[in-house]
Amino acid sequence: MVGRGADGRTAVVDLDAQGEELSRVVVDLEQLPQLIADREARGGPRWVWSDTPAWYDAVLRRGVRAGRCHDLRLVHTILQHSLLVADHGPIRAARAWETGPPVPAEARSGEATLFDLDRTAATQGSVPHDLEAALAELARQRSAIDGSADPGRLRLLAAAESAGALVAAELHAAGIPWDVDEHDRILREALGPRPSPGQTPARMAEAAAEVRAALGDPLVSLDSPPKLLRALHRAGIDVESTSQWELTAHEHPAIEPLLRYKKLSRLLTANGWTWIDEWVREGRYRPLYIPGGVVTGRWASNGGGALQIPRQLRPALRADPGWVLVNADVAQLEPRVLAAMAGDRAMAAAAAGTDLYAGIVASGVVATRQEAKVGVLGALYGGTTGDSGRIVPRLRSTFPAAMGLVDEAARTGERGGGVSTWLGRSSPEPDPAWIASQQRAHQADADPRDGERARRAARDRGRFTRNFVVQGTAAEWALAWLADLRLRLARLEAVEPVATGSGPALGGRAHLAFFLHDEVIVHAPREQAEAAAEAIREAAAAAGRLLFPGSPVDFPLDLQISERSQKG
DNA sequence: GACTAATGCGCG
DNA sequence: AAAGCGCGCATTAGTC
Repeated sequence: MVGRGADGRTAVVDLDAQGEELSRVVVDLEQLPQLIADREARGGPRWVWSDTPAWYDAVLRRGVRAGRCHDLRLVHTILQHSLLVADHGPIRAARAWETGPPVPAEARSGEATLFDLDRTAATQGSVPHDLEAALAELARQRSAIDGSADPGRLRLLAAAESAGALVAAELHAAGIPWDVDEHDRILREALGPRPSPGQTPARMAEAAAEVRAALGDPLVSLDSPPKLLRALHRAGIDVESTSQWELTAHEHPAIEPLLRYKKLSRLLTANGWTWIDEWVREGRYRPLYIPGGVVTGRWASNGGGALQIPRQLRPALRADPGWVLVNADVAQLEPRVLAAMAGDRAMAAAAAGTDLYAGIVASGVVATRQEAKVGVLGALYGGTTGDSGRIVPRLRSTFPAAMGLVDEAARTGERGGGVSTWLGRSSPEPDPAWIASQQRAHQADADPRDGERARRAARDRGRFTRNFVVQGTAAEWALAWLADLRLRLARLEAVEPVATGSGPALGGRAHLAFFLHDEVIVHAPREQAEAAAEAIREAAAAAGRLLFPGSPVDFPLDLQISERSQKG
């Protein structure tokens, strides 16, 4: 346990299995990295601390890594809602550990101040960092987990979530190796030369001129949806919105250049030259990763839209000289997770190859891969109309266990109930307005429109809980994958050349550089590329065994080794 | 000028 | 307005 002592110095306490204090040392904050390094060299404990970035960022900057941790803030959030916990009283009463909104990137990254815990503690959304508060919280969490319906699963979830926090801090420290020249080349090819500030790039201006000519409206703004919509109507194009999906359905000479303009405009505003100037420093893009930032347990991110890097820009992710990127993503993670959770033997059989959708076609239930995909997505998201509404019922008869699991999750959500992932992360309660709406609809004098509104709200929530159990369990699988992978990579030898941009703790050996729900990119010295690829594969297999021991479902990867990211 | 909401589109 | 889940971010429009 690491915490701030009453004297303001840093206390490091050894605890036994019951949480009793065995020994205590008190050091200045600046000595913590060395202390952690010494202990890690002798095997390393599980470091318990209030909040991983608050303690670990500065440790990483000194070139020291921690092997395992328990993040009190993240575990508190899980236990607060988990339906496996029998008595939420003590956890929920500890209001200081309720997490506020994530701290914006500007508040975290800019300042190089070491160990500025006061500033962190003063920031909204932070938790107590002092030792006594942390000891008390750890005791509450132990008791909540030990007394829960499934201590084993919650312990696994606490460990996986905490390992994710270490990975997130390390990803931020390492950054994504980013080739600014390649990014600029892609921009120039699409948009034309970089214009002076306030000017429109040439290709965009050309497209805009074509649109205005075709609409017979030389001044219309293409950047204001209401104005554009009125101009489209005046030109006889009958659309309800200016979204590309609706526009593509219409025939008019203005449509093609307008869609082209929108694409270019999006590229410029989201990931143009301004983005490069703001987010890339010394060959690295360093977004903030926020574990548990999504209710389902997926990560969120902050700073530059890290989880939405367009496929078009993937070639700008480029390894340092002498290094390579090992890019791996799981094929159809969510349906595989569903098959494993539900113990659906037919679906597991369909998943036996590398392409689950092809396996579904082979089972005979649908004719084409496209139908298999639409049907599976409809099953996961709750599609009821169109192709998906037609195909989902067929899947229901072929994969009864898998469909039964998501259908039951949907029914529970529609009733206002809660659902849980495989390891025990639970959905949030319905909000008071939702409950009030359901109650209003059940009153004797209810307006029929209230009834319809309430049914729609119930179905909406059903689709959310339906997806929650699968998306959330897939996120748990991914955490287990990351957790295992980072330890395997840490066991590789440190080598030359060092990737200097990746920081003192990571630059000497293969390290994670990017993570996106079901995909990882490892930045590796060329001679460790094969070892890193093997580590990624072994970690995926280990994650499957850890979550679903004995399950026939496997998790095959698409994996590539190259200097540039190949996605897309 | 500072704010929130709505729109639209990128990712899984 | 993707047919259906989860996000972040830039921009415009509307409000104070």
